Amino acid sequence: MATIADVARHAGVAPSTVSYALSGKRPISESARRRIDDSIRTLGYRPHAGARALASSKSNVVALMLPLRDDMHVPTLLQFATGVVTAARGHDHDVLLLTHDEGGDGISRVATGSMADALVVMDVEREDARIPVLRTLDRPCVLIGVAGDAGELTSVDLDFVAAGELAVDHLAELGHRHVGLVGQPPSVYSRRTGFADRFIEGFTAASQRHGARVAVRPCEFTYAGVATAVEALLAELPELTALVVHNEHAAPMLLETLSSMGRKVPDDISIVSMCTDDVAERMRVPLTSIAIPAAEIGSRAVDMVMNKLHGREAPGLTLLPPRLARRDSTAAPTGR
Amino acid sequence: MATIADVARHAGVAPSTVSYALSGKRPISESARRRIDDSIRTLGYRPHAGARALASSKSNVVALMLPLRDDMHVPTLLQFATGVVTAARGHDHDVLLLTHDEGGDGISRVATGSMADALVVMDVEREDARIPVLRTLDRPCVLIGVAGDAGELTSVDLDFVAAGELAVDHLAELGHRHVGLVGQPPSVYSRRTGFADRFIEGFTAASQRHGARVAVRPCEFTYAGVATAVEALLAELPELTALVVHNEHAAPMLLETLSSMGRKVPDDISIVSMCTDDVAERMRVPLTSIAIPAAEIGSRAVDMVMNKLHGREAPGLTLLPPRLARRDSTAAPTGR
DNA sequence: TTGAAAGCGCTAACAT
DNA sequence: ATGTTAGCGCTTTCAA
Repeated sequence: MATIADVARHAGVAPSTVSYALSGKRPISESARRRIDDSIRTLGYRPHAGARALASSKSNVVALMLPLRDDMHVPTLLQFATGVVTAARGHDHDVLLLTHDEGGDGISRVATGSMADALVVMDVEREDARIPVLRTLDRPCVLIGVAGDAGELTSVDLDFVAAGELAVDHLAELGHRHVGLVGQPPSVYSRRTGFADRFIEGFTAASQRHGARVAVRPCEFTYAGVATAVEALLAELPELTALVVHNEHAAPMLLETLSSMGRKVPDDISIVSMCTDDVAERMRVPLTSIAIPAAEIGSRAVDMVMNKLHGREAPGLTLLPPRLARRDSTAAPTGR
Repeated sequence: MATIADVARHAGVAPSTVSYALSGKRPISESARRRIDDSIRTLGYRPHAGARALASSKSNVVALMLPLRDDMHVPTLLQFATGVVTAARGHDHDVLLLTHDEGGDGISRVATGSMADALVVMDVEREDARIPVLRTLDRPCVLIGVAGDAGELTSVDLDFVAAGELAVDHLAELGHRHVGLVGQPPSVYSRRTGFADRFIEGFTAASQRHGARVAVRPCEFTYAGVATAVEALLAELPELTALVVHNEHAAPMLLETLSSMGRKVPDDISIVSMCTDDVAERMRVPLTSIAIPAAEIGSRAVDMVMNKLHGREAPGLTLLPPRLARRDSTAAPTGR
């Protein structure tokens, strides 16, 4: 393996000149630069990451801590990760993957051990044991999601309150006055991750504004769970003409359940679904949907953490606005 | 940040003694060890990863290169990743995440730059541009999947040939003689990733052995695609009584399609599905299935690459045996 | 059982 | 515009 000294010798310059040529931190003459580039190429030189980290106290690595729970929507999770990796590479950083269950220990191992010089942490809960750890760190971090007691920790997320409102606004504009919400599994609410509650908050607020009557039910990822939720909603709101689904797994099951109950979408029941566009488009009835811009959130998180790394100020909380894509599952309610 | 020198001073020993206490590479007196442990704790000392990598030429990092294509089954992908991360932590390694599209450059950056001292690469295709790169590396790597020209590169995978056979064996034992295969999307076959072809290979071989008549159709992840595939299979094999589905996304759609065609599962048509157990269990009719043991494959890959790292020999190709879980979607064909 | 000291390969003052 | 050099924090020989 060639070292910077080999390159310097080969190019007839000092090691520092090679270093500066690489970093661009000081001007290099055209001729020197050419010789250096050549030498690098012919020797197949790559800087040793560890040596570099030691000398510069920068690892050029950002740690990404992901939940690998089975009540999460995995494709969305991977979109976050993709956004993070892509943005990180754009900032010339690599990504170290940590799992949620490594907890605060994992975070401090990676941070204190100088493996990573910045952190992106997903799915932080209220009262999360990792928050105190994150606070004591000398390294910048950004949370994806809105932690209850995040204090001045920086975070990015979709504006789930606005998403809940947007769903109801759309339905209300179409004339719906009785709307049910098929929610996340109970475990998600009891974890108090926040996003699910925030969605309900927006949903409820908008309903009141529109004078619509609403009901809310959590929902498991099973046909039985979906059927139970739908029945409960109908029992509570017999005149229900629209459903909002905040549950990516349940959406296809919901469509099937409604069809087996003889309710047509959107003729009898309109549906607005929180899900990725490709899921919405693949459904038997393409769903009007609000997507979680997961890749964008991931890359924003990295941009923000890089800003902090470079001493620039980053906003405390960034909420991305939701966008609704109108498809075939929503229509005006038919007169009764 | 405390250094090893700080710890040594605080404990009244030489830095090297601290180092040896940490690595266990030479005996340390009980008293010294106790003092060192204390000092480490009170100073909150963590070895600097870069310094360690520089001095020892070991990064204690394994790179994981994942495909982030949208024709893959994402939950399965994440299970691979989880298996890799868990096993890596068990070997005291961290995981650096690379995406497929970084290609050979990404691999050599990470390897030649000494960021990672071992690599796990998923979803290598026949004629993959990364294989020559992998070959020239001084670092051990293990492929997940079976590359066509992998030569003496080490790889692990499910034995997809055996899986294809197992599916047919099960159906043949029940008495089925006319079996259709609903396959992966065409793009998967044209990429020649191998696993899909190997499944067909086993499927076909077993069918011949049992004297069963078969037909095969690729299948997109859409209702239209599923309907087309099913119709084509029925046209080719009018007496069809069983389907094998090698397509996790299509499985739920298939069930719905059959039901809308008035064909009952398993009374009219039996189904064996390649999919994770929780998907199989959540279906309206719980599916008899063969799971890809993704987490296990991931952790085996890491175990193997660690073996190589320690100079131990690793097998060229490891194929894990498939296991079939009998559920409610298969039964003997009803007499006609 | 322990210490002293020479690097590992790079960066960044400090010189010129 | 470029060279010299002193570390960065650790591991590991060599010596005791």
